Amino acid sequence: METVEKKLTIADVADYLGVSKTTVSRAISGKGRVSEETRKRVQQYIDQMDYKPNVIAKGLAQSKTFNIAVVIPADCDMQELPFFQNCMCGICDAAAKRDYDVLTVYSTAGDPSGLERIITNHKVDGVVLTRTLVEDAAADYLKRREVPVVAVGSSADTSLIQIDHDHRSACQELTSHLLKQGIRKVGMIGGNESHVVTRNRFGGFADAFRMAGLPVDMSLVYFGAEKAKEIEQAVDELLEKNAECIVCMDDMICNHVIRKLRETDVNLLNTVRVASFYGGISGSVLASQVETVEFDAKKLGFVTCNTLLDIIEGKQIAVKQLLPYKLRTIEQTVIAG
Amino acid sequence: METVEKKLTIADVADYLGVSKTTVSRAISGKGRVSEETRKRVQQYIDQMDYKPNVIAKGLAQSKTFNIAVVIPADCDMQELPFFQNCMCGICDAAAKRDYDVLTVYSTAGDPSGLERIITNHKVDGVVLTRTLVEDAAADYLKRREVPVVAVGSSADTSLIQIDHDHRSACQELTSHLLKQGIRKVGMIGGNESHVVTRNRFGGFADAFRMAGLPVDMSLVYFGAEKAKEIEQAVDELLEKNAECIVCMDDMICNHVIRKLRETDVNLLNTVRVASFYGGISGSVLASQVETVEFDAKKLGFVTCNTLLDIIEGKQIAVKQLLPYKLRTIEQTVIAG
DNA sequence: CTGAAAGCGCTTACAG
DNA sequence: CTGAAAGCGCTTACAG
Repeated sequence: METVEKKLTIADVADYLGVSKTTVSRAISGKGRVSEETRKRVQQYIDQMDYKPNVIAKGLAQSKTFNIAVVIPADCDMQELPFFQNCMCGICDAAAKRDYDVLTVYSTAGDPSGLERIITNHKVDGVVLTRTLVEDAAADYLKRREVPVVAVGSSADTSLIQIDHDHRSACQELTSHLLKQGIRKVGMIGGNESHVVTRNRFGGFADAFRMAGLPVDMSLVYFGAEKAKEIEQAVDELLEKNAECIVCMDDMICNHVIRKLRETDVNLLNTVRVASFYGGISGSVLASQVETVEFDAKKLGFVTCNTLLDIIEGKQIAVKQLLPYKLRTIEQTVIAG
Repeated sequence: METVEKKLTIADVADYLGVSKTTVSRAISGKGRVSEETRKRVQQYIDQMDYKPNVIAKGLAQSKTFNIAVVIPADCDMQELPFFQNCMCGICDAAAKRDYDVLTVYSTAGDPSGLERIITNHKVDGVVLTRTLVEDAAADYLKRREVPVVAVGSSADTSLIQIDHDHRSACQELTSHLLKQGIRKVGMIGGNESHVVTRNRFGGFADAFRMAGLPVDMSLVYFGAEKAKEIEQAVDELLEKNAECIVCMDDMICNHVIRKLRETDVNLLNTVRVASFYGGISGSVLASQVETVEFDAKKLGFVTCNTLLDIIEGKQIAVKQLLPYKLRTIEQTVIAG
């Protein structure tokens, strides 16, 4: 166990090997020609000495930081936490693999000041936005500053590079699966209708009916269910209308629906089927009777981060990417994508 | 709205004002003498031009990064998430106020490789550990590398600087409150007995009895309740022994206890009192019939971060700090600390 | 293939 | 109070 001596620098390495710093730098970075023999000598020595270049100095010379920022909403609620957490894990993984680090910024909707500090302080090379709003102050600011940005999820702002799961296909497959089993009275409860994700999911829901040659019964479709009251109300009405199944647009809605069904009648869960989207909550939370489409938030973060790094490093990338999902039916599991 | 020109540097400022970079640097940092007049001219110009020093360059010159790392357990479960999230928010707040940024590292118990990368890459000036284990590889590594560290929570490792809430006093007050109301058969369900926090809480529990001149009935005390099964088992036994109250050592235990009581008999919650520790879950989740001691995780993060920065900047600090808590009884709220 | 030198944008002894 | 110069640890034209 060595004691911590003063750090080795590139100059020390050069001195020891009797070459110039230039050569050592080139041998390490792989840029510029260096004889194979010299490269080996350098490599061997730095391995042996466990020399690590000072990334800060490297960054200064290249006007880079090898850091990215991730903006997390400070006001996200418990239901969403696992999603952001998993997403964050994926981002950190991807970053570490390419020797970047992740700087976390919490920000509330209206106030991009935390982000501004980081940008003006030259602390990062790019930013991933984990939640984009319709009028996104953060996104606008970054655009103006010409900072590379990638957003997680779907935003209406098409100028923003964004990565998301294929919610539309997912909802279509889930719904088709139900229709194939002869279920016809399919209810749906969704959140804010102006959210892009809500629209995409409903689009998939409608697609499934269209593909089956059936009409969508809009009287069984509820939007704007953002609070317990509204969801319970919707469930009550759906029960009255004898819905055979309720498709929930997110984890929170699903939890409320299940609770409401249980409270109304313990056996209801055996007669009314529930299907839902599952964003990251540990599986055990959802009842085993629920059919789900599962999204891998960690993977989403991973892909998002890699896309951002590609942009930073000047590689060309697609403006919009869709990730696969997993359909988990009650009888079996089908991988789709 | 200005377009993004090439960044202003200290040399530009010096040139424009007809002084040296040295002077500008001093005027900004406040170190070294500068005439009041010069200082004002500099200040005014950089305000007007919105000049921000390049923190990276400053860092290189001072061998600092103005970043800290926060290590978050990658394997934490849903119950703990709000705690870490709130803690993280507090840390970021405190850091931003002092112009530091926060770099997030996810790490699993055995594997400190993510942390090592960051340290060897010279990316941070210090580290806050949000969960310390008995044999903590991360803590050991940092100690060996002589990196400033502060831990959130109580660790058995007394050489580690740590910040925590005063769990012992909190549990004592909570328990005393119950005893004062004439309750005698007080059950307690706690997690892993080897955890310092569990011991502290039990210590407070016992303190309350001692202060009241009463004996602790150890047959009503359960440790090691880490899974649903064990907790339910404990509840069953406590009901059999006619416990009048159940003190839960954490949110997860409390949730299971409440669920179990409800399942056993819907009215049980009115006869058996439940008291618990509340670490960050949104209040509505816990039943209103539960007496709680509440801890402010965000504040904990805030204080922890400030302590770390004090260390980094060479200020002297206390090795162990205890933060206050809030006792929330069913009838009223008492601030304590 | 290799190196001397300038530069990234700041700080800080040292000498006025 | 102020400035010229060296330095933080790397990279990269430019010239051999």
